Amino acid sequence: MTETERMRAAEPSHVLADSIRASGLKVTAPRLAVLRVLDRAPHSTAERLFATVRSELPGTSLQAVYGVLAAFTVAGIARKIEPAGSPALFERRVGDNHHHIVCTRCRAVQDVDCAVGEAPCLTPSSASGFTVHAAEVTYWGLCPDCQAALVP
Amino acid sequence: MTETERMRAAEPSHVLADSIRASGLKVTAPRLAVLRVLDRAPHSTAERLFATVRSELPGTSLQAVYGVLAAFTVAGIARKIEPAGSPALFERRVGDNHHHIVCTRCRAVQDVDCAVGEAPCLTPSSASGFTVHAAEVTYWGLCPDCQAALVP
DNA sequence: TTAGTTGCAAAGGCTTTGCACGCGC
DNA sequence: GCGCGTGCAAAGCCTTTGCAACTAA
Repeated sequence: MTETERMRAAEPSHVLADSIRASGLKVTAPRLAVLRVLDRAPHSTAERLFATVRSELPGTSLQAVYGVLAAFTVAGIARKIEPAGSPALFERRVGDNHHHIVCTRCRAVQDVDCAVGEAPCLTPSSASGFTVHAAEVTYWGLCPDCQAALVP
Repeated sequence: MTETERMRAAEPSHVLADSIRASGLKVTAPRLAVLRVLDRAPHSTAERLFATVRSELPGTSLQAVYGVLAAFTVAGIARKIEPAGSPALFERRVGDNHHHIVCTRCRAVQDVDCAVGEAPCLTPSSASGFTVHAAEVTYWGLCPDCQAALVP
């Protein structure tokens, strides 16, 4: 996986603005700020994003962040992840169907490529009349740090 | 799959009691009631279980139901399902690794056998240092009723 | 202009917690 | 009798909602 891509500098504002505009949303300062922060820190909670956004744009409220995230999610430029037992996390949508692995101890989250080739999960062996539109896979385990911490 | 097993009459109390005892928990009236109701109505919310339990055992409190369910979950005789955006559901644990399909419209939940043979999900293509202990697959779609309701 | 957004405040749903009484073992 | 479970009440967390002021297009 391209480390360079991962370490890329933050996207310039006009690119972010274009993403927002392209999805049919108005470009506002809070939206730019949220998208920028989300770009730098994926898998963040609303509260966490709010903290950082507020430091860049002091007037912003937590509810505004929730509103922005909801709009992004509907518009398809962000994705909401809701691991059982944790507050919701958000990430910029990458289009690919990847899943997530959650550390049961520290709640760290990491992207995981789909185990099987395409969208394997989309064809459950027996859907008994249901129409399947999406499949979501969550892996549970221990991150490297917590593994180390538990074997002292 | 054995339809007969699925249509079996409710398990007699002493069998339920044995399940509870076998898992190292004390047998109490609320626990028996919750387990019995859970047996008859899987994929129920705490609130829903509470309603039915209360009708059989009027003194029971909602918090007690939550307590019982938490104990069952830890003891391994019940399983907690937390579909994003819905209250938690509970089911008696069947040991097999099956997953769930959730109707995005009416929130109905149904069991689905694992798409792949064994525990496919347990070997994500790249766990990057994580130790995977469990995998949870949630399918999203429309149940037969809601499909019909949307094509009038 | 005008529809879409934000700020502020408050409420809401679901779940957990604290403490005293009571019951299973 | 001992200790786990329960009832009751209250708080907690995360999130959504309502309404007025504002601003991007």
